[in-house]
Amino acid sequence: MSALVLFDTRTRRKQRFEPIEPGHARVYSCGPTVYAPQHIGNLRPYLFADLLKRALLAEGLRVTHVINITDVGHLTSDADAGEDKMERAAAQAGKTAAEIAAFYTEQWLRDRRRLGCLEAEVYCKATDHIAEQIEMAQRLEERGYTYRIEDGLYFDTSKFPRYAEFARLDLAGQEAGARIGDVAGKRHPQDFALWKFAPPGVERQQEWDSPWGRGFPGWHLECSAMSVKYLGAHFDIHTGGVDHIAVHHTNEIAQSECALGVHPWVEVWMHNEFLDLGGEKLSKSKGHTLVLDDLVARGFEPLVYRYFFLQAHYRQQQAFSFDEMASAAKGYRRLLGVAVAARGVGGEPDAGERDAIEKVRGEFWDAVRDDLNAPRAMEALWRVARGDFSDAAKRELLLDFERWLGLGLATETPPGDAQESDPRIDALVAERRAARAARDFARADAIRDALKAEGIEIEDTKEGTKWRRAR
RNA sequence: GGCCCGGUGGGUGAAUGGCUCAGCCAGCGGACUGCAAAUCCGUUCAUGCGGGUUCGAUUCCCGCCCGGGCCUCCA
Repeated sequence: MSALVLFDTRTRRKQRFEPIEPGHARVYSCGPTVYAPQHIGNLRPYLFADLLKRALLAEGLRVTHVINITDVGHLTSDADAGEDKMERAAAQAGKTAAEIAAFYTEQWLRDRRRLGCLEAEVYCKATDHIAEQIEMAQRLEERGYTYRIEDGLYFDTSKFPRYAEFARLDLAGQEAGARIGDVAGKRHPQDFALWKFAPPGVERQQEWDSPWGRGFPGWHLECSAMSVKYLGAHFDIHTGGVDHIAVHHTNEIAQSECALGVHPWVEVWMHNEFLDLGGEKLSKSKGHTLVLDDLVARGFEPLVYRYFFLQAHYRQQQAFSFDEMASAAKGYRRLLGVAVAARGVGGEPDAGERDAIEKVRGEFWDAVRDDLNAPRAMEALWRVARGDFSDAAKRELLLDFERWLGLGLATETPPGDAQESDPRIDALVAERRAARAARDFARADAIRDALKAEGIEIEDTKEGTKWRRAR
């Protein structure tokens, strides 16, 4: 049996995972910013984090998983200036920032659940942890890592020699041509705000008092403050999308290591690559991003998206298209068919089957332990589903694999199996049945063709004729 | 401009310094079916281009081209 190995962004290597505290893994995942819906690409980090959590659990570890919810303060520009997205979304919707945040938080939590993600032990909101953020900024100030300008309190990145290390930044190259002028007084382009002063004359819904004046926290601070609060000054794993490496996580590390005097602050950094939405990024209605409900509206159950996700490795970009969703739906449906059949039988596999069972079980979990290699695990899964195993063996293995897959193999029935009811269609189906009984196949086929033309598919089974709407 | 991923069959997507380069979907053939559908079985098709290292490269190195992403610049 192999050991759990995870790819660490800091060292750019796969490393054997050993929790700092034996038997207990502490994980922090960068969560959503809740001023807009999370599109299906935004969901990938949570699917990935879920695979990580399930892998840790499968190792027999206790897992404390913390996910933050950013309900304040991101600016429209990635510079330190610009309009605040949360405030803007609120203004546009005629609601308060808190209402907007609550709405999108709920939507995100619901999507997570529908995708089969295990709940986090802690969901923490930035606005509930202003005091912790101020405290960390104060620590940094006391230790001489900050400077104050008209705009706010800034972190002086030149005081942190390791600043460029994590993301392997070329600061000299970046600085050479950079204009520092976005925010007057910034000493280095990569310096970032710890606390921003409320702009004079602007009515903000989200501002707080601080030792430096009324304002709001810089947007990297929340993750440092909250992760440390819930997981301690030195914890195991921090996850997020690759887009966070260069700026957000680099800044988190700078703040945290300087404020806490630790290194490394986090043992393993893990980042998921992006979903390539290609031309599907925007659906017809302009500006509307593709969300999970859009897939559902097209007839794809949320777990089909999970199945789709499992077909690629989390560190590879994955190409999204509706054709691929349809293909995933097909595979998922077949897989569930096998699972449903297998879990209906009792008994134990024959002793003679034991070797084959343990071999494929090992292949599955070895793939999981090798940096969460889902495609390889799926390969083993299909060897079980399609292979010569007895139903008892299939049941045992599928239920075992389900602990990591989260595909509903123990509970779900194939999508589209539930028989709909529609008086007109039911009548046509009945008429066709009568025609077939009378061996009037011309009439029977005509009815089938007519239904097919309006997107209704007919399936004759031992239990009778079923129909369903085609995707 | 800097940095980071990647270019494998019709689609997607694993793996690998040599042994028949996974799996899923599609296609094709077969079973089943009145015919289909669904399901099952079988099966065709692939390593972007040019150099280098090597006995041997899809795999390692360099260059090029192409796609995606992050940051910056410009506007």
